[in-house]
Amino acid sequence: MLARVSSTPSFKRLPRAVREQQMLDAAVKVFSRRGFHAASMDEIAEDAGISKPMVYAYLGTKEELFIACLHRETARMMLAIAGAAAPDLPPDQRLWRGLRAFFGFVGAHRDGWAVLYRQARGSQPFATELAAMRARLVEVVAGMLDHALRARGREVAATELEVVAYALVGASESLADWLADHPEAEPEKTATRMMNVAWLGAAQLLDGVTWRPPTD
Amino acid sequence: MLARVSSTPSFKRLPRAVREQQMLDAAVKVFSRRGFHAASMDEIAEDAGISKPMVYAYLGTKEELFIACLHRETARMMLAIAGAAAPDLPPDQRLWRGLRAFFGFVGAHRDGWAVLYRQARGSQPFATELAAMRARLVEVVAGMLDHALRARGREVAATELEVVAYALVGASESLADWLADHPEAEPEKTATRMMNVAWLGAAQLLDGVTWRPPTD
DNA sequence: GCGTAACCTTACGCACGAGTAGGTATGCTC
DNA sequence: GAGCATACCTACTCGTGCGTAAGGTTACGC
Repeated sequence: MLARVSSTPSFKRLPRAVREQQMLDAAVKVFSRRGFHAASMDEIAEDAGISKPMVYAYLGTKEELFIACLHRETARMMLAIAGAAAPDLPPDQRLWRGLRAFFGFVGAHRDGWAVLYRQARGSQPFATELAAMRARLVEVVAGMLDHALRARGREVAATELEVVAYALVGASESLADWLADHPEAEPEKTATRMMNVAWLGAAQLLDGVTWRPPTD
Repeated sequence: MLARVSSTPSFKRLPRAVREQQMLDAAVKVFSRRGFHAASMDEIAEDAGISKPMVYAYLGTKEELFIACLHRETARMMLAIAGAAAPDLPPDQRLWRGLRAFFGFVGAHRDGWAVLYRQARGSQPFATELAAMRARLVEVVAGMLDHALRARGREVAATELEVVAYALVGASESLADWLADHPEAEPEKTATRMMNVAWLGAAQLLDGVTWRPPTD
């Protein structure tokens, strides 16, 4: 019935682990281009050079596939950052290294980052996934601030620190979006700019300088 | 054929303008709860107390409906902010008033904001809409910084300013997300925190203090 | 060489939800 | 109180794309 002429033995049989990576690569690419909803499993399969049922066999549902993408990418990113920011450096050095690694990663995976994370923010099932990873980041940053504070003999409520850390992380994510949209921009420069906004403010806070609302 | 018993004359006939607002209210609510894709026109119609064809007749396609929601909400927000930040105040006052208005608005429309904007970031057609409004905000902030700089006899490249402004706006949006997720948090306090991060950093920048990367 | 298991395919079922066709009631104007 | 416009309804069509059933094909052990 099928006219599969053996003139095309082009289909190599590959071990599962390899195929899974290919599929994830394709999935990230397609999800990025189209967004979660508009991406079709058929297109992902085709892009991976494989047929749809294989995707289901290996990575499961469309949702599960997306989560698998998220996990792989976040793991890679966390690794890149963690490897850069050694815990024994002074706070500004840690922040700088961490930011540089972060923006470097985003710069190197622009398309992957851009829509994958923007996408994940939107729909319920993924939002929680993403929130978890963001929480880890916030905790790290807050811990860093706390450490720096104690070294100066000062102390601040945990919530307060968390919010500041959240703002820093948020600003970084926004600049990451900006970076992903501006192919000509250099990651290193972006990291420097971020330091200019973040560190100058944070350093003041660490020294006890605060801004108080006027009693207008 | 239809057993519409006249025992329920409950359906008031209402003028178009009123119904449109009801529909938009319902749409914002449902889009927020479910996200753009998962939201069904049927549910929106039901929530608005009307039937589906009416929605199509008045507000058009699902996409057009969502954009209408976006427009209404952004217009409201811009109005709230513009009304608060008079252009003749000193920069920190303007920033403070603007931020307070912004977080006040988000606090009062938590569900509306949260998923509407998070959603809009994700999918192509809306991303541009949202980017346009964000651009307006960034421009305002950048203009503010520029104004403050000139007053001090200094000057900085436009791109540089834009990036700083972008970071500030981004941090604000993130804190807005945080606020939307924490029902107990007070908008005013959040605005103060944002000032502490943003203004202390920006003020330094305005004074020419900058952070430079180490030559590691 | 030959079975068996893993790899891989084509081709379909099926649900879900956007958008529409066509008809009914209600208020407003003269 | 006839007529017209506008508000409003029920009940469909139809595309799209997820997920699967059932069957080929290659590698590898013995």
